[in-house]
Amino acid sequence: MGRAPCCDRTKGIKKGPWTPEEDKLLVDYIQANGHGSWRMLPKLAGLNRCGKSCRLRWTNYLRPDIKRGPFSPEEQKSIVQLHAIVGNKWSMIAAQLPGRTDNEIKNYWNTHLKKQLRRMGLADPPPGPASGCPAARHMAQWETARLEAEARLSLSLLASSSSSSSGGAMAATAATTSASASSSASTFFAADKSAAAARPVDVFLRLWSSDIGDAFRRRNTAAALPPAVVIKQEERAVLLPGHGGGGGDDSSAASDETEVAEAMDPYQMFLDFAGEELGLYHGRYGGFSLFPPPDVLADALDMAFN
DNA sequence: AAATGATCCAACCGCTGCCAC
DNA sequence: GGTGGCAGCGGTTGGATCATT
Repeated sequence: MGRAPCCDRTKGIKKGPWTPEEDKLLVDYIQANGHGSWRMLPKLAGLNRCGKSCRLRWTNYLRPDIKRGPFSPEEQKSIVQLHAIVGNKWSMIAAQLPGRTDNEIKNYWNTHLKKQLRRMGLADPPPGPASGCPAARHMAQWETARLEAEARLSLSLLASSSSSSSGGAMAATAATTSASASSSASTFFAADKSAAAARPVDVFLRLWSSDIGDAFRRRNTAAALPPAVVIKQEERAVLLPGHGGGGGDDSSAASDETEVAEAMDPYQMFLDFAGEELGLYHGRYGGFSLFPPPDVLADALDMAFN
C-alpha cells in the first residue's frame, strides 16, 4: 500500500530553490521555537513549503553549526575510512565529522573521492574474479580491508550489546548488514564453494552470516566481554585510526592502544572459533591474505592522498 | 566570443524504520 | 499483530557554474 504524500500537492506547495526571505522565516522560527513537528512547521512559520523540504533546508544548509568550505585532507581520509567500514551510510559518516552534513559528504564522495579512488584502482569491487594484475589485487585488498572492518564493527557491536540485554538483536542487525544472506555452513562450503572461491574476500562475512556466526554469537552473548567503554574506544580506533585521544598526545594514544588491544579480543575470538569449527583458517586463500593487517587500509589511503 | 562538455551541489523523491494507536 | 503517520535516510535529478575547444 502506498502512503500519503508528505504534503498536499494540490495546494500549490512551493518547490525548488529557497529564497533569502524563506530562509529567514525558517531560521527565525526555529531559533525562536525549535523545529518541533516538521509537518506542522511550515504552517506555523508562514512558509509555503512542505515540512520535509524545511527539514532538509535546515539540516543541510541553514543550521548554524554547519562547517562550510573545502574538506581538509583529514576529513577526506576520515570519509574514505568510514565509507570503507559502513558503506553508503552517509548519516553515520556525517556523525563522525562535526559540522558536515550527510548530503554534503555524499555529494563530495560521489564527485571527488570516488573518482580519486577509482583512479587509484581502489574504488568499486572488481567486476569478476580477482586476477593476478596489480590493479585487481589492490581492489581485492581494498575490498578485503573494507569487509574486515565491517566485520570488526559487527563484532564490537556484538560485544557492546552483550553488556545490555539486547545483545542478540544487535548481533542480528550486524549480521543482516553483511553482504550475503544467511546461509548454513554446509551450503556455504558445498553448493557455494565455487562462489566463495571466486570472491574470497566474502569469506569472512559469509561465515559471520552462517550458522557458525550464529553459534558464535549465541555462545558469546552469555560470555564475559570487554566493558562497553573500552569497546567505544576500540570503535573509535577502528573508525578513525590515527585520530586517537582527541588532543593527540602520545600518552593517551598509548593508553588507547592498550585498551584497543584488549577490545580486539572478540574479533580474534571469532577467528579462533571459526578456525576450530572448520579447521580452515590459515591466513591464506587463493593467494590473498584473508585477514590482512589493518595497515592495508592505511597504506591504501596514503597512496590515495599523499 | 560562442558552443559544448564536465562538474558541482541544492533540492527532490521514494523507501524504510520507528512509534503510537 | 496490523495499520497509519512521521522523521530520517540514501539515491537521483536538474540547474548553475566552470573548463575546454
